[in-house]
Amino acid sequence: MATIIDVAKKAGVSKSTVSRVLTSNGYVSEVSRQKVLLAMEEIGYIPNLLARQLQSGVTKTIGFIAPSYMSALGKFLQVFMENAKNNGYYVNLYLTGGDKQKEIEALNQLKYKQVDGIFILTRTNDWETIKPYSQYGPLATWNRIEEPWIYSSYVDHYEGYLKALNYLYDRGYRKIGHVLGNMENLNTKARLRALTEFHELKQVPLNEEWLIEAAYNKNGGREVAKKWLESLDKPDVFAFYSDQSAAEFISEIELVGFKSPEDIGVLGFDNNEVSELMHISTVDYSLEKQASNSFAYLYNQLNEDQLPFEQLVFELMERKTLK
Amino acid sequence: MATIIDVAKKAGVSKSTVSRVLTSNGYVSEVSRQKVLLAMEEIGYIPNLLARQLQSGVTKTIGFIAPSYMSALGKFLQVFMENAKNNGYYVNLYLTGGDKQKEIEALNQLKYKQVDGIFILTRTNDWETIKPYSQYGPLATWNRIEEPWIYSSYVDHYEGYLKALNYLYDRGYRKIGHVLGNMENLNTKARLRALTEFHELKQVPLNEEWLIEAAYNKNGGREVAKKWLESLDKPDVFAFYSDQSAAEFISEIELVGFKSPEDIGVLGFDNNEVSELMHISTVDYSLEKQASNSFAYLYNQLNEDQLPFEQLVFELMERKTLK
DNA sequence: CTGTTAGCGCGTTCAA
DNA sequence: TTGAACGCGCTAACAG
Repeated sequence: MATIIDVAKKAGVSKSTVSRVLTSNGYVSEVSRQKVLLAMEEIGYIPNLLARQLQSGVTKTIGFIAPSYMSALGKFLQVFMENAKNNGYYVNLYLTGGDKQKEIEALNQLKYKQVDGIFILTRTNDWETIKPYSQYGPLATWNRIEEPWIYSSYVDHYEGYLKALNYLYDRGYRKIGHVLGNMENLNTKARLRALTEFHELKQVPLNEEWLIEAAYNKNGGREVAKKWLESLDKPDVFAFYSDQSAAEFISEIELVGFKSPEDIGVLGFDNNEVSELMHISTVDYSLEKQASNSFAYLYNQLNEDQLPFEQLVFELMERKTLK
Repeated sequence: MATIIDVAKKAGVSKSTVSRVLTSNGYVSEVSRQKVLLAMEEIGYIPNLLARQLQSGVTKTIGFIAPSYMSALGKFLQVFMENAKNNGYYVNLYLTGGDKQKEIEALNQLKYKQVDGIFILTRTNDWETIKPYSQYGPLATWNRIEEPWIYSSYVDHYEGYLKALNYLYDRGYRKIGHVLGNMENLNTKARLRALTEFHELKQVPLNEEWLIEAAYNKNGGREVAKKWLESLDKPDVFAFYSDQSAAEFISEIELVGFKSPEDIGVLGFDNNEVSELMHISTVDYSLEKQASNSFAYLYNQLNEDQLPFEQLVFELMERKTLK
C-alpha cells in the first residue's frame, strides 16, 4: 500500500509537503503542488483514514443502535444515513436483538473512540446504565425522554393522539380501544393523558378492558387480536401506538375471517411502508424529519457550524381501515 | 483518555508489559500481570481500537452495501450482523439509494482500509467497475453472478421456480403469469429457463403478454397491477420474483376492490415479513442461510480458521393467496 | 514556502 | 521475564 512517504519520494519533496497539499493546510508552491499531485496520481495513492483518525482523535462516524430491523427503522435509517453522508459522516449500525449486553458493547464503541457519537433508536438497557456513556460523546434517541445528557427527537404524542382520537370521534366511533406501548415510555404516558382527557371531554365511556399495554415486541399486535377475538364486549375501533402492531393485529384477525373496517376499525401510528401496503389508516408525524433532527443534533454537538432543525407536524392519513 | 502508558506508570512496569497482558502474547510474570490488571481497573483504561487497527492493518469490520431499505434487507442484515458479531466483526452499512457514485464511495472504504471486506446486497454499478475493488479485499454479493473474484450466495432459482410452477399446476392453475426482475440478472435467466421448460413439459400455453419484466424498484408490483386491471385476457395467477412486488400488486388491486385469491392467485418469493403479514403464499429459500453463508465466505477469506457453509433448500409456504 | 521533528496509542522485535 | 526502541501512516508545530 502506497503511503505518504512514497509520494514524497516520487515527487522529490518531504512528506510534510505532501500532507499540506492533502489537507490544503498551509502554504505550498504551485510547482511542488503539481509535482505532488502527479506523483499521487502515478502511484495511485490512497490516504489511510485510520492513521488520520488516530492523529485527529475523530472518526467521523456515528453509531446507530437499534434492537432489530423493524419496519419503522428502514425509513428512519435511510434519512439518517443520507444526512450523515451529506455532512461527511459514516454510520455504524448495531442491531442488538434486544440483548442488553450487545447494547452495552455498542455503547462501548463510543468509549473506544470508534465512533464520535451514538444514536439509540430504542433503548434496551435502563437509562441509568446508558447515562454514563454520555461523557464520551453526544447521545441521541428516538425514545422520548427529557434529560439534559441525551437528545430526544420525540414528538409530543399527546397532541398527535388527541388529534387522532378526535378524528375517530368525528367518524362516529364511540367504543374506542387503545393499544399502548411500554408503560414506562414517556410517549405512552402522553397518550394516556390524551385519552383520559378525551374521554372526559367527550363524555365517552372508557372501558378499562380496552386499555391494553401491548408487549413492545414482535407479534404484540397478534396478541391483542387474540384477546379481541375471545372477548364479548368488543370495541368498534382500536387506536394503535404503531403501524407494525396494527398490521399484526389485522393480519391475525384476517386469519380467522374477520376484516377491517367491517368488524373492527383500526388506526395505526407511524405511516410506514407496511401501513401503506395494507391500507391501514394512520397518523404520520414525519419520521423523516425526526431522523434528520436526530442527526442534526449529533452533528451540532460535534462541530462548530450548526445544522438547522425542522418543525414536526402530525397528519392523518385516511386509508381503508376506518369507516 | 487513559493510555497504555498511564497504566504502565501506575503499575510500575513498561508499556510493553502492559501490552503483553492486553494481548496475552508473550511471557508475563503473574506478579506484574496482577499489578497491570489492577492499574487498568483503577484508571478505567480502555484500549484505543484505532491505534490497534493502524498497527495491525486490520479493522475487523465488514462493509455492507445495499441500495435502499427493502423488506428483504431486514432479515438478511440481521442474520449477517449476528454472525459478524459472534465472530468478532463489526458491520458498516452503506445505503446508496441506487446512486452509483455513492456505491463507489462505499467500495472505496475497502481501498482506504476502513473495512476488511465488503458485502454487496444488490449492485448498482456494472460488475466491471466493481471488479477492481476485489484486489483490496474479499467481496461477496447476494446477486447471482459466477466469477472467481466475488462470492455469490445465490440459490439456483431454476430449481425453486420450477418447484413453484409445478405447485401452481397441481393446484389447478393453467393460465400462469410471470413477473420477473431485471432481465440481465442471472436469476431472472434461470427463472426464464424454468418457465419455458415448464410450459413445454406440461403443455400449458405461455402467453407472452403475461411474461412481465417488472421494474426492479419500488412500486414495480403496482405497475403490474395496473396492467392487469386494464387487460382483457387475464391470467389466473401471477408468480412473482419477490414478496415485495407481490405485496405491492395485492395492495394496488385491493384499492379498486379486487381480491386474491378470488380474482387472481398470487405467489411471492422470499418469505419475508410482509408476505407473512399479508398472508401471501410464497417460497422460502432460507434467506438466513444465505446471509450466514455470505458472512462465512468473507470471514474465511480473512482468517485462518474456517466457518462452515450451510445447505440451502426451497420450501413452499402455503398461505392464503392461492386457491 | 519547505524540511525536520515530534507525537497520536499500540504491537512487536531485539537485547538483556 | 522484561524494557528500550522502532514502526504503523499521518498531521502539526517549529525552525529555517
